[in-house]
Amino acid sequence: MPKSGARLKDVAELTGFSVNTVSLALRDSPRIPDDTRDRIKAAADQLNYLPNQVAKSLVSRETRAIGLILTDMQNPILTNVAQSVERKLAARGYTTLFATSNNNQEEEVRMIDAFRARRADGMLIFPFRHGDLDHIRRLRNNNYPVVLLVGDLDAGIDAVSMDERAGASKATGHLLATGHRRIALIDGGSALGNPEKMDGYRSAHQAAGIPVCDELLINPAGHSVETGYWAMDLLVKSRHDFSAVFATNDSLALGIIRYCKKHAIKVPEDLSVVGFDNTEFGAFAETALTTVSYDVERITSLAVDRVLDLIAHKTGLPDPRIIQLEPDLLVRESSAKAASAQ
Amino acid sequence: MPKSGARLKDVAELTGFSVNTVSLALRDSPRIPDDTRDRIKAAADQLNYLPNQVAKSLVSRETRAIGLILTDMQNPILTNVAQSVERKLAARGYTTLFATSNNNQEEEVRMIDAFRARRADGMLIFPFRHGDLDHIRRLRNNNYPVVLLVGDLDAGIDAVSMDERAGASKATGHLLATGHRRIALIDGGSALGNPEKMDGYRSAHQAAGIPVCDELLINPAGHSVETGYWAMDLLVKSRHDFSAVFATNDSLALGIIRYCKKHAIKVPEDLSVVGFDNTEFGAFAETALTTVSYDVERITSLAVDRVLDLIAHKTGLPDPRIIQLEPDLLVRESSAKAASAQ
DNA sequence: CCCGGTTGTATTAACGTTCGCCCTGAGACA
DNA sequence: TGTCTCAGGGCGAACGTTAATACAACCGGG
Repeated sequence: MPKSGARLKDVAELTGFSVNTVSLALRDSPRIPDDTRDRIKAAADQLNYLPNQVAKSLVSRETRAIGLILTDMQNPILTNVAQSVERKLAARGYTTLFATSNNNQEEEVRMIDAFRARRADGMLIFPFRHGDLDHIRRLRNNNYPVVLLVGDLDAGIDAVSMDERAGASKATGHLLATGHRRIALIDGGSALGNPEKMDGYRSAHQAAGIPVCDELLINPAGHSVETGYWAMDLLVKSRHDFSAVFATNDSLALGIIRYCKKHAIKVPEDLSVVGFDNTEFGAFAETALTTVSYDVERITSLAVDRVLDLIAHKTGLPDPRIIQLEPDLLVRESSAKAASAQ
Repeated sequence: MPKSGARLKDVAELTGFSVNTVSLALRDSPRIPDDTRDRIKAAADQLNYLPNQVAKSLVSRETRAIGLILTDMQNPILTNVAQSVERKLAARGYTTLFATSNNNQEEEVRMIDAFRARRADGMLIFPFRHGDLDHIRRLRNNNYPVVLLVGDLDAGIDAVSMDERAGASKATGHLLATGHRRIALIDGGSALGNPEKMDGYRSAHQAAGIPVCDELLINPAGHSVETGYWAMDLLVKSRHDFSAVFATNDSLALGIIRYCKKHAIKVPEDLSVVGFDNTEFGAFAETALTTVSYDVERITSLAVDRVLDLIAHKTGLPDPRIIQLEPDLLVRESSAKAASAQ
């Protein structure tokens, strides 16, 4: 801490009151007469006094800080969530501590411990592996307020999220309904233990009575636009037939469209492309992206409310509540009827 | 703080040693014999002890936390910077406190105070108004380590940034050199007191001996893709002639291209578009964007080094150092020779 | 056998706040 | 005059840690 600035003690010495009186005055205690309060406040201003939140936290045993753990900040939807969370927390007087696990389980654990050491009052987490939550459950069992931002219905941990399974199912269903029969899936999640979107993809096929072809399941080497581009390259070079691609986020989908442009594949005439998350870059892409909505405002609003609510429960956490929001399919320009169905 | 977990005292009681011995042992003091140390560490593990960083900060007078203030998290280049800063700081044992000013001077001041109250050891700031830095200079004069992420050569504050003026000049110069004579500028910065890019635009014109037409200067209502779209709408409806547009960030440029697509303006045949920042979304856009580079890695690396360096100066800050990196122009598909010059 | 130096551990005070309780003086009231 | 009440304010402890110092036991050397 740089030259720590003025302390209560300094204000006390300047005004001649005791530290205690100064503290009370600055917090507008009714026990302090108006003119005393005004004199003290004037002195505090003069010294540019700012209460030391560290000392305050030590005695009050709360930091008014919430940890937010993201898997990655390249994904615009995550940064939108981060911004929204930060603003909502700031409005309630909380600071956001923020870390990225960089899609790495060990980092995630390390970050959680770092926040715990800093005594963050609670945490909001995008877990890296949705199915591997023991470390987080342990937190909760220790009475630590945690809210996940992906839903695992039986993890026993509070969560607020979009229903990714339903969203993927809707997206796939849309393609099937428009006559596509061989739909590639570009999904980095399932290999990492996050099967929700692939589940939705499969269930839509099943509901339509159409088999899934495993050779159309591609695992990109990441979640970025560029990895989408190269995943498409892989897919095309595998020489399997397909008329549509469902990518599990908008960035991947945009990379796919870029690939198509470079290789003279027309979207949507030759190939339909569907993304996920409804980012601005997809909505205003040259070929506007068909995608699945992500309700940033509602998610963050519910999640922030929930974690603050958990914090307010001084004596033991209530039973976990899992909220899954139903996403909408947004049909735009990147998908169309299959040629064979026209 | 949720049920605060085990304290030094608890470990002490469990092992029979004093609090002080436990503290020493856990920090591997040479004064503690090996078997004592091991017994104490085992007990600490058993209790799931984690040192209370709040108490530690109070006595050590350092928090090992750095505040990062962004203007806005929708801009991918800022989130890239944020991620990079966070990772570099984490590697050095620092936590990132993070806030967005949401392009609002009052918020910026509020956030700075919040970080100051939390005794962040230093701050990295993207100031909202590059020319209005009194509140930040005051910090520095108070011996607070601050590094700006935009460069103001004579603010008297440390800074690391791209040379935006030079970048804008290169971009404009490229358009002029390829025969464009009426180049629109879509720039939200100059109206807010950040004139660097417009300065570069003007100086390139001057160097080429070509006058700037004020009717081609458009102020978009933000920095997003959508605001780029609507700024273009405004520009087109103004019915002035132009053959190129320089937008001050990639998002705006992408919005412009979307507009063109929808209104049958061919890019680059009918219109050249140049962006700024070199985001992935521009690089892999359907029409790959000509843009100006932003060296995230170098900027964050220099900025983090610098702020840590300032923190290490216990006795007074050294003279400010301003580093401006020279950006490169990346010519891609969205710009081409002016039709009249072909 | 005493002295000085190790070695291992304990005691105490700080860091800047807040909280609970106590003290003092003045006026009200019997 | 003595007692009570209340307003205004002070004192000391606590939060969990670290740093400085103190102490106690042991050891070897003269």
